Amino acid sequence: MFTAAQPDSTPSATHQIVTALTQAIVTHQLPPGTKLVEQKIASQFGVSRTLVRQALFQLSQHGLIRMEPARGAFVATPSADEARQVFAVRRMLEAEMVRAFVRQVSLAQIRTLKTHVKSEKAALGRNDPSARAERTQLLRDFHVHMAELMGNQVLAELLAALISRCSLITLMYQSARAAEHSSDEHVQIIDALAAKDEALAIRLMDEHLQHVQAGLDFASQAP
Amino acid sequence: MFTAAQPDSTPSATHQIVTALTQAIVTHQLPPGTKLVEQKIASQFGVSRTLVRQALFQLSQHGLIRMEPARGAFVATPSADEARQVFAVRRMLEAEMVRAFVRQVSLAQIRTLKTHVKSEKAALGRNDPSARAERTQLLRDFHVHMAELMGNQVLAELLAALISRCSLITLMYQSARAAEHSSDEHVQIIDALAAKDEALAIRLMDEHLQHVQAGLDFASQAP
DNA sequence: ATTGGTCAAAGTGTATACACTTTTAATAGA
DNA sequence: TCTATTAAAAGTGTATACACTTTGACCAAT
Repeated sequence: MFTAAQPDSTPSATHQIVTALTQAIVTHQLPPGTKLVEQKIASQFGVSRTLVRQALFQLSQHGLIRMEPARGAFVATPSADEARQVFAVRRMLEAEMVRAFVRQVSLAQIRTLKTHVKSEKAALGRNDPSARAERTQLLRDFHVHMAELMGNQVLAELLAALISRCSLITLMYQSARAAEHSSDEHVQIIDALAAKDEALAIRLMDEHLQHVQAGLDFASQAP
Repeated sequence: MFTAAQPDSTPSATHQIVTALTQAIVTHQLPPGTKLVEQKIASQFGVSRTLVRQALFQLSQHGLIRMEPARGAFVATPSADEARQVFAVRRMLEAEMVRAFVRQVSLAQIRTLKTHVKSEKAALGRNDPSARAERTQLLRDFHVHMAELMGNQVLAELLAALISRCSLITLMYQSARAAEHSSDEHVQIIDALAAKDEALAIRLMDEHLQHVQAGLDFASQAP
């Protein structure tokens, strides 16, 4: 875990709550539809409702929860249509990210990504509940790290939020264990990047995301 | 003003404050660096600090203001590097949006966009302060409308936030009146879309955004 | 004149209070 | 037994209170 002093990132109580809840949501510790009662969360974190509300607000902006006036906050239950939109945006963004990445790729970057995939492989072996959470995070961070390696923090943050949303969707609609060989696909993408093969890299990334999306079964849930 | 019952958009007090402050920021009514004192804003809107804080939080997430712990909120003063990042993300997203748009373009959509550009032209004539605000909004909405016409609300919202951020940057670093012929470029883009010329449309959109960015003079501001 | 220090004013961060809404449960009537 | 009514409980939305931090001004000492 990186706790190294980042310039702007707030390690505030609110931020901690956001992180914890995000984690809980994308790992289905809090399944879609779950009501999030402010006071309960507040007690759990040992703070007042004020901070919890700030966190919930933030999460609703990320599309991970939905807030109904006077009724409360619920873990989001994205419709099939919303899922389509989110994935479409993600594929747009990542296609162009890969394009830009190839054009400025360095050996150091490739090495960093390869190291990351090693962590993925390591976490892939185990299957305890905490490993599943870690895995989700690692698979996301592969994409986020690409953005960071390009020196684009704005992109990194946007992607992180977007991918969290995808994770929620994935777990919600997963027909099987879905994105099993994601890690293998990451390896292929790295190879294409290293070879500076723009077209191939873009194609592989797009297919990768299509695979993630294809693992979903929108018929299984009623809107 | 539209108060028509929109399905999800919150017409809450908080949301109104966000909208008003966004408008004020992107039109330089509140210039970069301005301190935003919570109590003053609260009085101005006739609410308590609670709601203002929620709004400020939201704005900080959009990158329009920066909140310093215990010091307060300030209108953001994006560095040249951050500006580069924001514009890069925007260009990525819009390039792919245009690509997807061409592949499903209909006559009705083209007509809608043409109507929009007419509004742009109308607002371009006048130069009163309120017209400047309207113009900024219209130029942004051209892009947002494309997303909406594709039926992708997620993309539309993301883009709206991103473009607001670009507007702040544009106005902050504008060397001259910068994006003067934006509206003309919009017309060209529409023509390419109507002709279903994917490559041309993408190129025009990218050049359009490059022009917006090129109007900036990063040397004029010390970071 | 300039630096350093102290103190009040202003402002932020969090908790709490309270009004209003929704939910739940219980009771009465058919 | 089932439905309708209504009162209590739970929960949300906003305002206020209060502690702590920063800011700014004044004064003393060099």
